[in-house]
Amino acid sequence: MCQKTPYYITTAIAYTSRKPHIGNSYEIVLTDAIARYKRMQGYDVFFLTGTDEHGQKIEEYAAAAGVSPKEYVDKVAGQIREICDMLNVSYDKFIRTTDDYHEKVVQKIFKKLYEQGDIYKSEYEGLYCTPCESFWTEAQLVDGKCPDCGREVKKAKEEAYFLKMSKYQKQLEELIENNPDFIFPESRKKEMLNNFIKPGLQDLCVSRTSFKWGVPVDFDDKHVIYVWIDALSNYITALGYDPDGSSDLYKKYWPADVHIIGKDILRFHTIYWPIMLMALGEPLPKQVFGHPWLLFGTDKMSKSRGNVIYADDLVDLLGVDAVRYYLLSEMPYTSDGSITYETIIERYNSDLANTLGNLVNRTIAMSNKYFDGEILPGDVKEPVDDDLINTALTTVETIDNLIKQYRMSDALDALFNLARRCNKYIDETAPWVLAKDPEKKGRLGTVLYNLLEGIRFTAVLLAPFMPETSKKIFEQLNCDVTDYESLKTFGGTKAGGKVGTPVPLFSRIDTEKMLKEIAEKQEEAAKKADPKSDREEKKAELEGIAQIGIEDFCKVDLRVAEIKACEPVKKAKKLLKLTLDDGAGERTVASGIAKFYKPEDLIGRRVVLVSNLKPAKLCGVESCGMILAATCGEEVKVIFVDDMTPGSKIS
RNA sequence: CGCGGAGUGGAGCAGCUAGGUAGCUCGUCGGGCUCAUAACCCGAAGGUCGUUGGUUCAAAUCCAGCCUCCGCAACCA
Repeated sequence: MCQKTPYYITTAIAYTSRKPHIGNSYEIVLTDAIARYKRMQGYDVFFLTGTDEHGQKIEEYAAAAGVSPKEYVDKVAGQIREICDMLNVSYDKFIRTTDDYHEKVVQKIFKKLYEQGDIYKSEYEGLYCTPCESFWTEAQLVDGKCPDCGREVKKAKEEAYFLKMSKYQKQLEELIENNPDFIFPESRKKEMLNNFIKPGLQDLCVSRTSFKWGVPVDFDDKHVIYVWIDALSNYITALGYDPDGSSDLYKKYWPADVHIIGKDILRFHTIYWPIMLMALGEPLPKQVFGHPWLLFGTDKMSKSRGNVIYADDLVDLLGVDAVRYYLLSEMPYTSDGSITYETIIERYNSDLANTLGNLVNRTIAMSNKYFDGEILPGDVKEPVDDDLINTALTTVETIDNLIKQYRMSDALDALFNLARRCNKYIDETAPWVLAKDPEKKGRLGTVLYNLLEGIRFTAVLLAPFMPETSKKIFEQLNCDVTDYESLKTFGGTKAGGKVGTPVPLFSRIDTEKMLKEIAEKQEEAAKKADPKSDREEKKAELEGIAQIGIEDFCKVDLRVAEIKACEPVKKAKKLLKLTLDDGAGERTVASGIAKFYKPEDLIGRRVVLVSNLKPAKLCGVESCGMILAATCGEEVKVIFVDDMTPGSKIS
């Protein structure tokens, strides 16, 4: 091989609104393992990761923290990068969307698309909904009204740029159907095709005037470029793409072999991104892999629940490789995975300490004990050896097949299966029995040789997943034959050398003790950090809200109303259809509280009604007004006023 | 009837495309071994494979209906 095959792999860029939790870190470890594996196989890998740093939310967070947006993102981007480094992520480049070169090329891309007519300025009348701060195209309107709020859309006083999607719809549909592997896994492909592409693509709003923290449109500086053109193009700007002539790096690595992303942004990577590239006339990525999420138990991780686990805390507790192992092995292929401290410790003990750690330890210990560390040649063979040798050789292939499909968890399972096979081999051959018979010295040497070689196979294959552990094993083996090519034959271990001294790779954890420690730490952390940061968040939220005058408030007519009847709305998961007595008569209101209340619990209760809200149609139900409820964390709680008379005005 | 996925011993999963002894990891119980981190190896208990019906000599596997859960979409006045 004179020239290595290029392989370009990327993660999504992380949003710099706050420090990422362990679920967010999963993606980068997954990608790192693939990148390392490909490198080991001899590919010329370029691995890109980075941060997405623009947008209104960051502008708001920064204002609340009393710093500039740039200062704010510098801090969070630093934290994100620290976590990457701590997790031993072998990225070749870390891009930030606030990088100078990125911003410049994004502007050029925007301009190019505008000049060739793929981006157009929208100035129609009646298509802007002021309360929602959103633009809509003709096709998106419902009965001529805002599809979001049902209110009249007004004559556009603000303008925005749109990307023409419909033009490329057919081309995209063909791409996806003719390249069955483009969207991975399969089920996601159907979601994209059926939910978005086939019903018809809407043009995409690609600029904003409502905030400033973004890449300015250079020929129209009222506008900043809205997230997608800015964020997605990182994959090409990082390599040196330029509409006026790209770098050699770009020519070498683009198109990407795979974009590894979360399932939540699949839509942007499989629809908007290919269309952008089609418009630019650039080749398309070969594959997009939408991975599932890591949940805490069965809940989504969230700060308000107090169930956030951060990568650095786990690393402090268990070490980098244990965290990497857990992320890669526990994560299922399509459905969401779950993380709990109990399962982490359980897997740590049974897989890392018992199966792998103990195997290495006992083998190295025996080598030292029986031969003073010397490695004898493996030339006194017996039939019992064959199965071990076979397992080692086939594991290489098995893992290769699995990683091609990004089945990291299955690949690790296959690898630990090899370690288990080695443990079994020790029992089958009983080296301590051989050791008692001086005539069996040659056989004992072979048994240990086979074990050392089996462990060497394990260590080579382990390197992409757990690089530090792999290195430690090689140190104990005192072996420098670490290349992937050496796994073609069983026998890479050199006889004549000496192994190192046995050092436990992972000490067993006392589960109860550690769980107790964790619980104590969490309590402490909850006491210290939460109230303060919670308040800060709320403060930021409140400060972001514009003040109104009393005259604005008086426009809202609030009344006490009694719920006379209540039933679920067909076809809607969240809606309940309420029949209300507002003192003057009955009316129907649809409310998105089906998840939290059963119809029978609501009948007879009195609630606060916004009586003069314009009617809107929701899932086929004419809703006249709305009832008030508070959002408490993930829950929604209706405000009940049972001791008040229906029809009473509230002010 | 919006689109799609899934329901398998206590837990987490494989098997289903090309029907024919139900497999793996963890956990439980019993045994073995002593090189090793109370680790390792062997064995056992435990499943009418969501439910009903159909095709077939034979169904976890194919077909139809139903129930439940999940994802996407819609919708959250």
